[in-house]
Amino acid sequence: MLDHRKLAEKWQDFWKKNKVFESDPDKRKPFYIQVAYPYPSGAMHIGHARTYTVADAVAKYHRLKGENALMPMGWHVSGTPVIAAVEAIKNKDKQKIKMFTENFHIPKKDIIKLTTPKGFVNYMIDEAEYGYKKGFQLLGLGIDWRRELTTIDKHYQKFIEWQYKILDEKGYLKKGKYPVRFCPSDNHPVGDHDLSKGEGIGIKEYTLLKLRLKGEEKVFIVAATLRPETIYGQTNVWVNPSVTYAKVACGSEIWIVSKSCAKKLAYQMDVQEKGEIKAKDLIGKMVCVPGRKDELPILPSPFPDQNIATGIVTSVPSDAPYDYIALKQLKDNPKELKLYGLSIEKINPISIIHTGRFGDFAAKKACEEYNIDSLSQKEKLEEATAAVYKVSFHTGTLTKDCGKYAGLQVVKAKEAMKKDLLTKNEAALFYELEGEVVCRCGTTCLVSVLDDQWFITYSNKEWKKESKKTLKDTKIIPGTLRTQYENVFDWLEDKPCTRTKGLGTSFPKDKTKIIEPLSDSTVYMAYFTIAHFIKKADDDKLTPQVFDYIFKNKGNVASIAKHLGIKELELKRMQESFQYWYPLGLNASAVELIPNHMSYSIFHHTALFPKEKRQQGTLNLGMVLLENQKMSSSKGNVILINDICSEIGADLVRLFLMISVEPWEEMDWRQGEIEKGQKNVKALIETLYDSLGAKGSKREASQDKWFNERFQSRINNYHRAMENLEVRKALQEIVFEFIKDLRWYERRGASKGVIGEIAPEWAKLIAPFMPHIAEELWQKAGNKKSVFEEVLPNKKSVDQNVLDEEEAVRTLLADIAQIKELTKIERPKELYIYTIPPEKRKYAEAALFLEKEVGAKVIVFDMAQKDVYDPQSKAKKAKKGRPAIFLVSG
RNA sequence: GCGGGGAUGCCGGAGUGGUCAAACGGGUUGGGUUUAGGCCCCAAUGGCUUAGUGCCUGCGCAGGUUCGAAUCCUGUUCCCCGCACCA
Repeated sequence: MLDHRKLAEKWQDFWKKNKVFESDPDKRKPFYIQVAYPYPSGAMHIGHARTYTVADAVAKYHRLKGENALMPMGWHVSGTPVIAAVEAIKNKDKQKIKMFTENFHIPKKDIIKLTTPKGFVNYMIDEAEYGYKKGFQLLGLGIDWRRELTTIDKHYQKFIEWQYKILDEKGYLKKGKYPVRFCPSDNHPVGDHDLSKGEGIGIKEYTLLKLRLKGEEKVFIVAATLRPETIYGQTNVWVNPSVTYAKVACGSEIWIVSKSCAKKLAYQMDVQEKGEIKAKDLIGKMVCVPGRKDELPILPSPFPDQNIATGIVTSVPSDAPYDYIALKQLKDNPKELKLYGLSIEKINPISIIHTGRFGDFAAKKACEEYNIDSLSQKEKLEEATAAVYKVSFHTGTLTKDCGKYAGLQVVKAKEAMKKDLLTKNEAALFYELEGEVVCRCGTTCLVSVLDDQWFITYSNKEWKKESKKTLKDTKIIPGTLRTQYENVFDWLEDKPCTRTKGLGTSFPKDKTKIIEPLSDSTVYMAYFTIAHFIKKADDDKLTPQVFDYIFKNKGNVASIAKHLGIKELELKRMQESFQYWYPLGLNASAVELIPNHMSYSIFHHTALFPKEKRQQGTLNLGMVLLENQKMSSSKGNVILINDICSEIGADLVRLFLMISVEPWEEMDWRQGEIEKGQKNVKALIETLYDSLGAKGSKREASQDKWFNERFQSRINNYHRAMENLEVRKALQEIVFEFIKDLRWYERRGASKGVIGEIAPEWAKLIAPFMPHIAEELWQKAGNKKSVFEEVLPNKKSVDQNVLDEEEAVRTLLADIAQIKELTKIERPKELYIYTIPPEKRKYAEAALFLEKEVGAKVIVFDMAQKDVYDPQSKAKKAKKGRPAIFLVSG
């Protein structure tokens, strides 16, 4: 038995010594594949492994097709996770330390090495037994390690700075406001990992309508709405009579909002609290409404919640169920009306939106449908509100009473009206969390608006248009995902690209900020083409001119080389290297990265490089489930690469990661099935391995011809599948299908020599997937060079007749079995076969085999013969490819 | 809510207008081999029918297009992924 583990080590050493996977420009066609470099903060499991293994197999396949394949690897350490982990370890966070020692198998004595960011990063990359680098090596990935880098290497950072300089020159960077979740106690934005409660809770945007109090120049009642498109339907304003509101100064204006709103507002704009005012003092007063001539009264209702938005609601009884019911309830309450001296019988809903299902007075209709007649039916009111919103947002159009917006669809009117109100300074934006969010420090979070946030303007029309062109020329694998890419490209807006903390490159236009992690990993593939050369240069001297020369062929080589202090030849070599390897052949990453990393890559390549130097394809990989469950290292349901490799060997791990579903599909790793699958594959390999010595002794029986032809047809199918990266299909051909062929061949009487001839060819085919076994078979067959310096057997036409003849024997056998079953003849004594004349030869040839299989004496006639023994007149049933059969019981 | 993908036998999954629905893997049942077990090999695995045949049913649900639909269209239910600063 072959020891798969020893095999792996042996050949990995061989490859390293012989630099098999170090790729330099030469005469061959280049194939450059890049997999998104990993964030090395934990142990590597089969889910991570899949992405890299598939990419590796694709690279190796191209190499074996005679191309020059390149797969470099680096480490993405930008962002906050390293810092957070280091902090936690320094603070002796027991849970975190336990995670590192138990789940990631880091020896306790090494924990001390994880207490600085640099130490953490270095340890995780180079020392961690269960880390990615070790995992890549265990799996036998063909990585060109000379090009290794991390995203905090000085040289790399210079490249990022160059990239941002170009983006800036193109006008693709802009500064602006941006709402973020914020912890007031830490005085810092919070991400999901900073929270103890409220992960994934988003930010809602309210439009604040500034309604000037009649008789006052600068005092505004500030009502909040999620539906700015309904302003033409306003009939009044609601305040909660039991509440005391706050007065805040906003510039020269005084705004009236709830007290809790005043506090939140301070994080979003420049305001100061300036006293308070009782709701009772507002009720009955009139406000002036932007865009309208008439004035509206302030009315009391118990429903406005002072903890939501401004605590003041603008009333649109035509389209808001709450407002409709509140108005109805107030009308039916003469006591309350008398108390404030109000007369409101003239106030009625104004039709402003034609909705589909709910007609022109959606709130009324909805309240009837949901049986609502009181503000106390809160749940139903929420339901009705949601239903009305859904219907009117998608199907509604504004009525003729909506001024210049009349006839517009709600979808469009909403944004237009909001924008107009904001430009006229009649409204402001206010952000509120969708639910409760609590920071790890225990403080309740709120929304803050940053005003020095930098953005990459993916909304830029020209850039978007050009990027869409690039996308059109990019091969998307699988093709079904193209629509998703197209939608993402349409939907991409300006993306905040700076952060206040974390590892990474400083943002050139504001050195106090760090470039956000996803934004420093967009075109690094280009950098890899020169990474090993540029390491030799002094990082201080890596000015933008250097990169302009390498990537854009700008400037004077001699003077740039002199400035850099390297030979002109070396600098030229970098440029040639980029020219040779680019465009990027395939960018590979997980499917869920399509909305960011994969799309950004296309945008940035478009911004930086000319059409012919962008990227040719994307490979989008599906996720891995374990026994139909999401893997989670903290919950312990993971399979770590080290464990599974030492259990079944790297080659089998690789095989099972690729043979069960296509790369882009979701994969379910089932330990039970894998254990069972192993034995067949191992047996196949043993058979091939054993036959190697018998190589050379040829035999030409019909089954031998069949086996050879069959193998060739497997090769053809394999190539056909691999052309579309249907890795699973290709593997099924040369593994499971091939096993089946081999079984039949053995049943039929196999020649070891024939198998021995095929084995080295098979080794080449399997090499991309099971490289160690392949190399073992290949070199055991007497070859001295690596199998990866070979070229795969080609497609060739197969002799269909040979295949058909064997198929006929198979069918015959099945027919006999069926007849045996039906006639209950368990042990037939004689088997007569009547063929049509031209087919007698092939059945006669198989007679010995049939005798062995059926256990009866076999007599083959051709039906036209004179001396046919045919007591039951079966012979006349003989057809082409289907001889007649007569069984005689024993 | 928005965008993308999906629903096929006991299970995982092939199959994208007809010629074969269920390849391939697994499970179950029966048989062979074996001292026995395992490995291995063979067969069966929706229903009826038959000396190796033929038919019916069937691809989430309901309609439609077509001579013909798992496949195309419409509606519907359910499931999965992503939704932005998070790597």
